[in-house]
Amino acid sequence: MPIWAYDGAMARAATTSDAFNAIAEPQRREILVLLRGGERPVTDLARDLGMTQPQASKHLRVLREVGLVRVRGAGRQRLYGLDARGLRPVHEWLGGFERFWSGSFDRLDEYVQELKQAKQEGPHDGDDQ
Amino acid sequence: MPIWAYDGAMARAATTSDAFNAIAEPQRREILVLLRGGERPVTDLARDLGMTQPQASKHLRVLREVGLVRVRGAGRQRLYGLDARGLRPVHEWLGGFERFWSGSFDRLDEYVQELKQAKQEGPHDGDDQ
DNA sequence: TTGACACATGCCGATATGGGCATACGATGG
DNA sequence: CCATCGTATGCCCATATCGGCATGTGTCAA
Repeated sequence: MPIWAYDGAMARAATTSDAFNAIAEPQRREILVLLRGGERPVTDLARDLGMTQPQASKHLRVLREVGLVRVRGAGRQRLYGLDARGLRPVHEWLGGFERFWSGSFDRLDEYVQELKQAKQEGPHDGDDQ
Repeated sequence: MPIWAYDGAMARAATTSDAFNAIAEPQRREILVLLRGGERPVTDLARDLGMTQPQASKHLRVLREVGLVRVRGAGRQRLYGLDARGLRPVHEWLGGFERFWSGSFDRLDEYVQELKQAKQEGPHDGDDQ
């Protein structure tokens, strides 16, 4: 069966599919944080994060595939550097929820009601709870 | 062998472990977005997102376990509401990278160098590339 | 050229995911 | 009390993940 014709059970979205998935991994996040301090070779990162070199390489591969990291060959080393541009959309998506956590949670519903009223929009349904 | 004594190969972090993992799922993100418009019952969400009811329930379960969503029984319906507080830490973590995407990427390294110089920090290694 | 060093990759194993489907559960209405 | 609606769960499957380990690849030094 050709894989491309198969639309049945798919497991989980690939971790390399997007930044959201890439940063879901704690170790990968730590790598990104470290990289904020400048380019570093694989072994360096592995040591600092207490993981094996292959592990570091694999995580870096993922980060590279989603474009959060770039590589630069420096002699026999491979310097990994941060490319945070891919994090921006994620940050912005989360920003869309900012007003929902800045207000008191208990009054969230009221707030939503206010919004609805103010914008006079409620296109998709007629439910009036 | 007792499972609890096993520290060998562990697959991936549970999707219910934290908000980072919870929002890694596109459908789950869509649910959160919808919920921004106010409380909604499961079936409603499922219909709007074009997924089956069990699926919606499962995703909502995950979101509930990480505290991004709360439930309220309303008659024989279960109204799901957004609780975005858990998104705040994520947003803040990403905020730590803001300055890395606002500047020109090509000058990122220089920028990092400036930072290093300015803060006079470079404690962990002696590599001087 | 050979050896050493820095990484990348391949393979195996255990896990948990997400989808489909059937069904159990809980509350309401008749 | 029973039928029904609205949800939650359980089970099966295929997948891909992440960890460990061994090994392949590329670069520099002697």
